[in-house]
Amino acid sequence: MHSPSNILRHNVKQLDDRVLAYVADYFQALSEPLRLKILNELRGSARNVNDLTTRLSCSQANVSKHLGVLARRGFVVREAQGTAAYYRIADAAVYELCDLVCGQIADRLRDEVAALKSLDGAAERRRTSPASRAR
Amino acid sequence: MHSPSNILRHNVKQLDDRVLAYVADYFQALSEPLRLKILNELRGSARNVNDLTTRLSCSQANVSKHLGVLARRGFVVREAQGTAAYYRIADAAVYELCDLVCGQIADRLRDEVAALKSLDGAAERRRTSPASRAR
DNA sequence: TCTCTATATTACTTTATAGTTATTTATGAT
DNA sequence: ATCATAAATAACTATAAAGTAATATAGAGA
Repeated sequence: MHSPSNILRHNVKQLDDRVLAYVADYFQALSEPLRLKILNELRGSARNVNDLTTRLSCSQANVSKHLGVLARRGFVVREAQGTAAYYRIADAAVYELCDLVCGQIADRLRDEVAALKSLDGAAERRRTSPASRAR
Repeated sequence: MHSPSNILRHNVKQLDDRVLAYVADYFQALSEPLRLKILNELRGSARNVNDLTTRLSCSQANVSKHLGVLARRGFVVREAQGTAAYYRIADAAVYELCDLVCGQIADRLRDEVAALKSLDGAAERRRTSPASRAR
C-alpha cells in the first residue's frame, strides 16, 4: 500500500485528476496580489477585517471576500471576537512556498540583471571601439 | 543597499506592487490542471507538441496555448527541430514548489483522514454504548 | 513548385472571478 | 427596544482566461 504522501509525490504517471485539481486550486488561491498582501499582513499576528481594510486601503467587502477564499482553502481561520472577526494563519506552510517562490524569482531577476549588464558592457565596448563602428 | 533576495524575501512591510504581481503571476501559471500535467510530462525529458497532445489527450491548439503561457513565464523553453517544437523545462525549481505543495496537501489530507477516523470511532462508540443513545 | 505535416494564431463562446455598491446579519451599547 | 458598528452577502459589471474550430505559417520531402 502507499502512504498518502507517496501517492501524491511519486505517482508521477497518471496523476489523479482530483489531486491535480486540488493542487491547481491551491496555487490559484495564491495567484491574487491582494490575497498575498493579506497573507503577508497575517504573518506574525491575527488581524480583523477592519484592520486589514485600512492597512491595505481597499474595500471591506473585497477583503471579506478574499478572506473567505483563503478560509475555504484552509489557509486562514476565522475567530469571532465581539462584532469583529479576527483571522489568523491556519497553515504556516504557505510561507515556505512564498519564500521559495520569492527566492526563485530573485534568482531569475539576478540572472536577468547579469544578462543586461553583460549586454550593457558589450554595448559600451562597441561604443568605445571605433573599429566595430564600420558595418 | 539590499541584495535582490533581501528586497524580495525580507522587506515584509510595503511589498512593492510589481513584485507582488510577479509572484501572483508565478502562482497563476501553476493554477491550471492542464499546465501542471504538461510540466509533469516534461519531468525527465523534452517533448514536442504532438507527443503532449496525444499523451494528455487534448487538443493541439490548447496544448500550444498552455505551452505559450509556460514559455512566456520562463518555465519552459522551446526548441525547434524540423517542423516539430520540443519543449523542455527551463526552471527545474518549479518541481520543488510542486513537491512542497503536494507534501503540504498530503499533510492536510492525513489530518483530515485522521479527523474523520476519530469521528468515526466516536460514532462507533456511541452506537455500541446504549447509555448515550438517550437524548 | 506542390504537398504534407507540425505548430502557432485568430476569432469566438463560455465560465470564473475581481471589484463595487447596496443590503443584510449579528453583536454590543445606550 | 433602538442605535451604532463590524462583517458577510447579494447583485452587478468588467475582465481574463480556458477550450474549440478554423485558419495561417513554416519546414521537409516529392
